[in-house]
Amino acid sequence: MHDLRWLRDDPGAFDRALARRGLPPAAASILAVDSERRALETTLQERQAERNRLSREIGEAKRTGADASALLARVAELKDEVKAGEERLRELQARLESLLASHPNRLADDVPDGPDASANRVVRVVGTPRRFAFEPKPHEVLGARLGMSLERAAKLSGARFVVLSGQLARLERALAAFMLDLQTKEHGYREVSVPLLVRDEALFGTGQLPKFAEDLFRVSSGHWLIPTAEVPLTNLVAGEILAEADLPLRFTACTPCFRSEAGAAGKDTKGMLRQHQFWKVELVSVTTPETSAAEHERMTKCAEECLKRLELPYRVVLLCSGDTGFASAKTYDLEVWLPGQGVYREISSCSNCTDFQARRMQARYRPAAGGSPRFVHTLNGSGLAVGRTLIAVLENFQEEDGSVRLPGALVPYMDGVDRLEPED
RNA sequence: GGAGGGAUGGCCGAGCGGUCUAAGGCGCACGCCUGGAGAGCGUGUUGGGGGCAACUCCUCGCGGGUUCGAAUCCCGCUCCCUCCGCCA
Repeated sequence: MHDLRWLRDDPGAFDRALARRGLPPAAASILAVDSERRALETTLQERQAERNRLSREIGEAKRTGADASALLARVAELKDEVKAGEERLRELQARLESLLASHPNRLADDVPDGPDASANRVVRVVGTPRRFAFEPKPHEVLGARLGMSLERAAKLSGARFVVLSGQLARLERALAAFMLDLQTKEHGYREVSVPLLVRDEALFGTGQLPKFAEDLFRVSSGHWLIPTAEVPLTNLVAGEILAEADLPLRFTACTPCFRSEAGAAGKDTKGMLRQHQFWKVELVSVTTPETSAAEHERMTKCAEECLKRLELPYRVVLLCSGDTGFASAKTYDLEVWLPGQGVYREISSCSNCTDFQARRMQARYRPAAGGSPRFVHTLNGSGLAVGRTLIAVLENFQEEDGSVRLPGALVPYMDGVDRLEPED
């Protein structure tokens, strides 16, 4: 959702922002609807004022017992005109809102331009990939001997699901608990347990609807399964006017995430890298406009801390214009090193959505200095994707015999177990 | 799922066809008072639009309707509460 006033003041900037995303200009067509709306509103308003005045006079006449028939006749003429005008105004308003809602967020100035992921910029590389004395195996090979079954998952649910059992099920839970503890105890995030089924409005608020319905699962009641806890966590402030003193709000939740990913067919078909269902610890911040950029850096650091403590090598990537998501103004991806694949893979995505989502969900705050409510800024990041973290642990800490040594940070969460052993 | 009751400004709450430009209270802001703070007193305080402006329109959960005129009456929807049913 965009600020109409900004668009009016500088339509060229709006179109340039679209161009950075590889989209055709749209300012002129939006402004055409806007000026039609404003012209109509001005004339309609005169009729409404007239009607209100006459109605007051009728009330006065009735009270004093005077003859009101002349007034009634005049107001009767206005009635249809006002009604038609109101109807037309509603249509224009709806069209305008849907136009404003269908364009992606404006990118931050420091986002590099580029058509796709190839133009993303590596910001920093942290940790050194381990030197293996043997050929490191991919996680699906390691997992097969540790309690991971894609075959059994297929029996239950089809492709792109996984069954983890025994020590791997336990490891998944340990990772989630470790991440939640880190974010709540050390980084000040408030843990929230949220619904996994949400209504249309929530998904509109964060920007998944109406454009990306095909990426989502929908159930027979009409609810949608959340694709990320960003949706319920961010919508927590929908429709509210917060006090500036309450900001920033920082929320975290560990939830399953459900993605139909229709467009991903054929990619990452091996193992559990790309699933219809996976656990993720999500971070969401709600801030003032002045502090969101700093909060974005902070949030990214909070997510990175997980990787550091798990001793996993990673790099931070600033997404380019063509790779940045619909609602985001600026996104850092955290990519973890996967020796089994020999690549860095996304394990977290931290986005500053500025006021884009706040406008869609009418989330505002009252400035401490006084004045009208302003839209908050919203940010979200993974802290981290649990399934992919599990993959990263298996691949980075594997031994030649198929066992996996566990990073020290996880041992307390595993009841002292510091090694996964093949079960065969 | 069934039957009732409800939704009013940042919060609580009155209001049941025109005087609502929404009582009253709380909170908040500013001022007076005070050595300072508190109490007290006074003033202000829903939000969103249009218009160069004067000014004006919309906004009482959301959407329709009735009426010259709707917070108030009618219909639909959403959510909350109570009871019943079902249920981990």
